[in-house]
Amino acid sequence: MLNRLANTIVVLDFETTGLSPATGDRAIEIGAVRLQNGVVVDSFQQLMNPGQRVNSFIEQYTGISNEMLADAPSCEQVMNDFADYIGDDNLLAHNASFDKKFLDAELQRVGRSYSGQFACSLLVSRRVYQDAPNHRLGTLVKYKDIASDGDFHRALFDSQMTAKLWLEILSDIETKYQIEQVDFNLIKKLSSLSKAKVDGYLRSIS
DNA sequence: TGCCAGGCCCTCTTTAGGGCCTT
Repeated sequence: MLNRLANTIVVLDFETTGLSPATGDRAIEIGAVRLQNGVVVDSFQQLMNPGQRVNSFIEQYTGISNEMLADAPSCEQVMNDFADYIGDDNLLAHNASFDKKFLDAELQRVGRSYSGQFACSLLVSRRVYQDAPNHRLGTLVKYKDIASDGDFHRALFDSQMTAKLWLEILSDIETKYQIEQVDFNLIKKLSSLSKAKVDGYLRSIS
């Protein structure tokens, strides 16, 4: 892996009681890995008790049961620890708008915040892998032939897979366009371009 | 009873609608 991946980034994934904190949904698990120089240097995983029962769909979808959550620490306790973990690092998630709204909502409850910027592997993959069958995390992992031995829809595993996908995206851009430095800022730039303009832009800077 | 997410992105578009993605 070349020196171009020097940026540190925290890749995170939430499991939640539903789709929106605005309608009362809460986080039930957070998983994250920290990438430095393209290598996972540490990780964070914690179930958290949302103070409400999760429905059967969520139990089945995530494999996280009400029984498992009963003895888990509170969201407030876990999110305080997680705020310490992420520090000032930039952040990445697959469909980041979803994880960002839960991160913001849960941190607001404990009076914490963060200074890093979010990148989204879903938005980038739609631009870089335009021939993929779809852009779900599991599909992209298969599409890129990324080794995966674990349970999708658990927070740590999904964050690990997102991290591997992220490195694959960086590597593929570097190889295809012979770009020496694919960093967080370039990815943010790509995410602001339409799909049709990404190829031309990358050729223009290679 | 009826409500029930929201940002992105494409197109049969922009005075809009609907699929994709996340749980």
